[in-house]
Amino acid sequence: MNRLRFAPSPTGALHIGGIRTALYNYLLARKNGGKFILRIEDTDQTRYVPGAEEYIIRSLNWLGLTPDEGPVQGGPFASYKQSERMSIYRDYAMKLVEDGEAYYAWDSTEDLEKMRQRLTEKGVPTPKYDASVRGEMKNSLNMTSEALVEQLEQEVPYTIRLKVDPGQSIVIQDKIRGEVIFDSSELDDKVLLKADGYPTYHLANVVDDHLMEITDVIRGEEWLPSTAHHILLYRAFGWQGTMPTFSHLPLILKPDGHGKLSKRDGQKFGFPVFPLAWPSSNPEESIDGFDSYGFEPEAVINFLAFLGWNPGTEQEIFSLEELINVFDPERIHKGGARFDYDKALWFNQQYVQQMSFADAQERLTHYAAEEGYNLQMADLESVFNLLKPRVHRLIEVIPQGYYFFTDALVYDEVEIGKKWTPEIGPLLEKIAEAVTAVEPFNHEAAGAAAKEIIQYSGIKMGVVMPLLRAALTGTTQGPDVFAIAEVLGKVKSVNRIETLARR
RNA sequence: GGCCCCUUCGUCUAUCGGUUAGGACGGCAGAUUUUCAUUCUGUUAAGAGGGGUUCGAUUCUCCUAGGGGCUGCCA
Repeated sequence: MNRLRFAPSPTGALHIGGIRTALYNYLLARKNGGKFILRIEDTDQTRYVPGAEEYIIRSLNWLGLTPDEGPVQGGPFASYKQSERMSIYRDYAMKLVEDGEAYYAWDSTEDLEKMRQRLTEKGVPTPKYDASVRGEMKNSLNMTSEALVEQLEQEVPYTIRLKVDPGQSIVIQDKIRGEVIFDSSELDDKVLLKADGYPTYHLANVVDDHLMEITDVIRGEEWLPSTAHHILLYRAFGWQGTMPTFSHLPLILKPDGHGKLSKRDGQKFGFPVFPLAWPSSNPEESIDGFDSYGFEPEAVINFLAFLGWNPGTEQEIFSLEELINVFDPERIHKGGARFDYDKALWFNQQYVQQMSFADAQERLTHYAAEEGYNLQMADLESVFNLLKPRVHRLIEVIPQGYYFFTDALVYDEVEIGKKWTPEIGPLLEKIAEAVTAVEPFNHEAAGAAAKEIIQYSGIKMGVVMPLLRAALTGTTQGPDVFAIAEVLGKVKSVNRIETLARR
């Protein structure tokens, strides 16, 4: 049975790149009857953002990617928060030191700065803390055991660094990219344990993946370079026999193709990059999400699944269940994919068209209330059915059909002015009169009655119809005029026609 | 700069040596619609460049170019 984890850092809202990573992990776990695990990698005190962990959990739930094990569900390998596993990492780091695979270091930020500068001046292409310089630094490798004991007794905070032996080649078998080879001479002696006692990503991630019996690591491409370090760690611990497989996902790029999509791009390009909105007391810091834009979670999933992957058939609409069946990690693309908001809208439209009123009712009610509209004024189901084919997002139904929820029409004066002539007023009166006589009142009958009057008047259909529409809705575009009239009801329709006629 | 990854229509992608290089989004045109939207039909548009390998390369390989990632006591 395979075990996959999604391991975000609670440093803020999770953007869709992270969501896609979670999705692929989820899909592969479900496909093979395995487990999907959420692990919170909160090892950076300085970047911790309150509420971020809860946000991640809510986002996954909204999308239907509920973990089998995690901070909420618990599980056999709890805790699933790295900040609650501190002693574990320390113990493993110490084990590495004892085995000679790692060492203590007391270099200050300034020391490191100076070292890098010195190497740069010497023309070293990649200045780094490695075998070539560690002999000159303040670390336990350069101390007698007596000096080390003495240093340790002073309790000066230290880091623990991985001792990377140069000259070995490290082969990564990536499921997406094939063999990727690094030379350990290019690698630095990575910090494993920070001076504040927290582990770095590299240590915590490898230790937890091992302890939690993770079988497959699916993560973003930004991790590919450091995978070499991770493999060295597996070797140092003697865990190479149970090392997980690695799959490094292509990145999601900005719409203009320059760089990976970042959190601020939503603001910049005018579309959501987060699953859920992140409200803030300061409106300028509030950010929108696919939810607040009115997207269906199923559509977001579907869209994201296709960013860098496809089933090889021409079917594009897949439920989460269907994706589980058809998902094949071997079909993941290698190149980065640009975020295309139009395509996202199209996916969402497909889902909206499939919605029943029962699916939509609660949210429509909510949207209408937010706009301050009176839901008693119209039959919401009729409004939904009338407007559904015209929208990409459910949230558009309310503003598009605003005239069903208020009598305060906003007239499109420009268009009305263009068509208006003195004969129009009396004609509208006549139409109102004819429509009043229609019984039962429905769009066919009302339409027939009105059209008869118009034809008899000799005024062009193309002039009267837009004005009739304006009378009912204020606007000159929208669904069939008489279909609107039917939903509005006879009394209100007649009233509105007379109102415009007598202006 | 160094290391690594990537490269098919504007965008997402199919093709696993032989195809009129297919689909979707977008765009354009037409039909439907009294309007707008929807829907339908049609259409537009691609293998970065150059060497190899091969009877034959989009497909394998090399070089170049371009893009991206990493290069922190961040993840």
